[in-house]
Amino acid sequence: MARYQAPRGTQDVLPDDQPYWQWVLGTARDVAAKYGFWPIEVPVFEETEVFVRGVGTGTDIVEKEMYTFEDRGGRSLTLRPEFTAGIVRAYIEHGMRVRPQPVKLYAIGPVFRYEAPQAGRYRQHTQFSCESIGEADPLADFEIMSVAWDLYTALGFRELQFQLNSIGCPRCRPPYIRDVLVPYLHSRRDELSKLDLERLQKNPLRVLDTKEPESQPVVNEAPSIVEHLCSECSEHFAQLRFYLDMLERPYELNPRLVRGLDYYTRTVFEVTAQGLGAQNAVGGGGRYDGLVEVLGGAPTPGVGFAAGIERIVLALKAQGIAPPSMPAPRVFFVHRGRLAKDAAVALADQVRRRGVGALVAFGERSIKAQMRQASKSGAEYVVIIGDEELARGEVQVKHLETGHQEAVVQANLVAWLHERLVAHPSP
RNA sequence: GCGGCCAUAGCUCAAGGGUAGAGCACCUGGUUGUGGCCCAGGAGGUUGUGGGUUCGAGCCCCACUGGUCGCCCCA
Repeated sequence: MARYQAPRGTQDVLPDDQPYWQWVLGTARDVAAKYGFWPIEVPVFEETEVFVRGVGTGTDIVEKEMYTFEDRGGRSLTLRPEFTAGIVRAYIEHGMRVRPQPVKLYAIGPVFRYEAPQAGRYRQHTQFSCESIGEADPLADFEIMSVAWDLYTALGFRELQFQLNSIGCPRCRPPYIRDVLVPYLHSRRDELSKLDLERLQKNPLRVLDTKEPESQPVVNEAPSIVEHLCSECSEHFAQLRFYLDMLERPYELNPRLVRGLDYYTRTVFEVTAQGLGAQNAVGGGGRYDGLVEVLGGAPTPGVGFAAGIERIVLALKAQGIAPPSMPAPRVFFVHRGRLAKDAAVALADQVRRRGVGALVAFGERSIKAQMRQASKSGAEYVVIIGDEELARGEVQVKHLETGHQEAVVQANLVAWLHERLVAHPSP
């Protein structure tokens, strides 16, 4: 056992997993670009206040999951537990309201939450976060959901499910909770679990997404917030669903979907995939019309979503979806003798300059050993150079798959390989 | 933070309280300069860490660390 191991809840993404990662990240970038989202980099840590105010004091994230520390200058800093608050901070700080609205940004990188690790749940995980700031049109909500949809479908997911709900705005949500939900839950409190009774006191809305078996009947029959939205929220929700229906994006209305971050208004949605156990959400998001103002900017609407890369990779594996293979050197140089090795090094350099990956065997091992290495490297062609070839100014080139081998004049080697591997590659 | 299960070679796993093994993977060979298959050999472990019981612990007990499943919450 190694003396040191990766800290609890963190992991190394090893070379074997990189085809999955590169594929998922590349697809995410491609999809975002297709919708006009631009990349942004924001700090891995922010002033603690950004998250406390942005994410919300009542949330689990702020209450017990943040990596907060004091730097040597006495500042309280926090490793980002999510992207949205930091991106909105950057939007405000750099006066992006003067740009054409909405400002559409995406970021990819690690986020940190101090949680009990489980499969698909890490203390450091990687998010793809997509934000559309400055537009209230439900079309912006639809666009965000489309990015999510396109990403997951491009990756070939089956059994994808979108859960959709609207949780209203500061005008209609509080009256619903106070006058409708709480009285209802109180009237059936005997049927609620102990845990849900606590939630009823602390955050009644959260009772709706309980997993407690005994509470299910009560929650299933609870009055839906969608029935109590104000006219603006109701119209917004209807328009979003119109777009979803028009373009046949499958979704399921889930009046019990609420989310754990305070900043959400109106639209909330989650994407779930099979094969992940309890952590079945591969992405989620919603509208956050109050967030910019909370962080000190002018009242500005916004909507976004985040996807967890680790969970996507787990779901891909669970569904048996294989990533495309990654590019590897396609030519392997085998040599015998000091002069031949030098010639191989020089030839490989020329091959690479023409854009073809090439490897040269290290050391002075036997031809057999070098051939074995060539085979394992995944290269398509082996170039063999020895005294005889050197004397004739040639090399032997062997195609590993067919076993066919022929002599090629050294001076023509680069063009010969380029012709077969780049210009007219055979499938 | 709470509860269950688990921890032996790089990986997957064996080893009735009595000297730690196999398969795969890795390296090297199998006559002069040719891969995959096959054969042979080699390297690789303070049995997660620290205590305890015992003549003797990979095995029994305790604690810690980490993983895993569920709760909580989310990506």
